[in-house]
Amino acid sequence: MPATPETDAATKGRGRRAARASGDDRERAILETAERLLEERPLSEISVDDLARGAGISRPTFYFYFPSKDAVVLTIIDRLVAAAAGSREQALATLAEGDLRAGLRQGLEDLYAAFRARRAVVLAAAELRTTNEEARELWTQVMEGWVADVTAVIEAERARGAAPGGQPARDMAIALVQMNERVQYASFAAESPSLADERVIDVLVDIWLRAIYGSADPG
Amino acid sequence: MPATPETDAATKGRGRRAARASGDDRERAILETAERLLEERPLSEISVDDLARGAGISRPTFYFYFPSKDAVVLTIIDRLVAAAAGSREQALATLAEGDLRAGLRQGLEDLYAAFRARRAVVLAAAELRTTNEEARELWTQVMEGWVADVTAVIEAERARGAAPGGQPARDMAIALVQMNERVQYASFAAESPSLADERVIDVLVDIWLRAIYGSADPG
DNA sequence: CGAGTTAGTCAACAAGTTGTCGAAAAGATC
DNA sequence: GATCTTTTCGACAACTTGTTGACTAACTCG
Repeated sequence: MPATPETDAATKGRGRRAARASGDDRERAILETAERLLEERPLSEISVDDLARGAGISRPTFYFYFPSKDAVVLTIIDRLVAAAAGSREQALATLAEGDLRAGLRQGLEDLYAAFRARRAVVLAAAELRTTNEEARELWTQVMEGWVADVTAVIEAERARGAAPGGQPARDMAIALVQMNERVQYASFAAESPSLADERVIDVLVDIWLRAIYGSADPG
Repeated sequence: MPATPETDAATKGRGRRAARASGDDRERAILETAERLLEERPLSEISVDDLARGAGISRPTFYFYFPSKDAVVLTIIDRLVAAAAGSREQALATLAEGDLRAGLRQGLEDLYAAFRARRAVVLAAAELRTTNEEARELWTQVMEGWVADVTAVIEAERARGAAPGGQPARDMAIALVQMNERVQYASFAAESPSLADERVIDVLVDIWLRAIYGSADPG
């Protein structure tokens, strides 16, 4: 049973000091403003003042609700990650049913869809990761969870003789999961080069299957 | 003949306004200070003042030599990229000799070594990429160059019947090159999860070969 | 109801950053 | 040594972030 990211623990203490009353509205307004602004411009070009004004409060009042701009984004990321954890559960269930090819595709597809639906947040998360230790830790937990799952799958396939041996399963899992992260990010950001939206899953699934089941013999 | 990144054009106008005299020393001092400081802490925690003081000049004088902190880092990245272009030439030559397996491994190894030797710069480049358009463009050129090379190799192997068909060669190339970028970055940053230094090449080569030569049939 | 705690608000401040301007110092040139 | 160009930096303006202290609205319990 691989670990689920501890979104509860991570959330603790991120928001307002105490909580009650109509202040919930303000908190929500700040979060919504952040998401809205992130669709228009990168995190680095959004100031605390922008967030405060967007939520109809002054800057000092903002600090009553959140300790920093980063904390707002971290809260948003937490929620996205928690939502994505849902698709993971489902993918593992499908996988347990036996058809790995279909299960794998389904899993990657669901995850891609979940993140794609909130591109702006994913992009902000990547940006935050470069400067914010807490964001790095959160992402580490997410990645470790996926790597653990994939490692287990690869080992199971090898054990039942369906997949040939090769590099250590965990090493393969790390590279594959990181490939997905990078390819999907590039696609969200519409970098160049990047895979077209509707090609992403086909290409990733193909490489995964070949990496897991194929041999490395040039003809 | 795939494109080489235009490091010459990109460098233009990045440094000082005019150029001559002993000001070269100062310029070098700034660049060296930047590289030195980047080994100790991330780019976001280095100020123009740090750079100036490190080079023994005042902050306004810094602006005589470079228009911004970003410009300094961009110059450093330019040089690293130009150096890395060397290994690429060599890899293509080895590849042309025929033994793709060895050539591929050699190419990935050389590139990895070139970047690994200046981890701090690579990490700074990644950080800068999230906020600086020019850095993104520079990296785009580098990536497009590699993708073009790899696409050509895959197509050649398919044409001579050594590799089976599958996803479009360019799509495969994009995913593989982006995988390498991400895996290597994680290793440099000692993220968790990440591949241990001495495992990186083995794992990447294995996945590349399976992706290029393998089929996607689960047993 | 009314004194007291609590939640919510913000003007004003402190400290840090970036980038610019204009005047002065240092060097080269004739 | 008068003149032009390069180099240098003190002082300033603009913009951040985060804090403090005082003020208001509301609730609460005797």
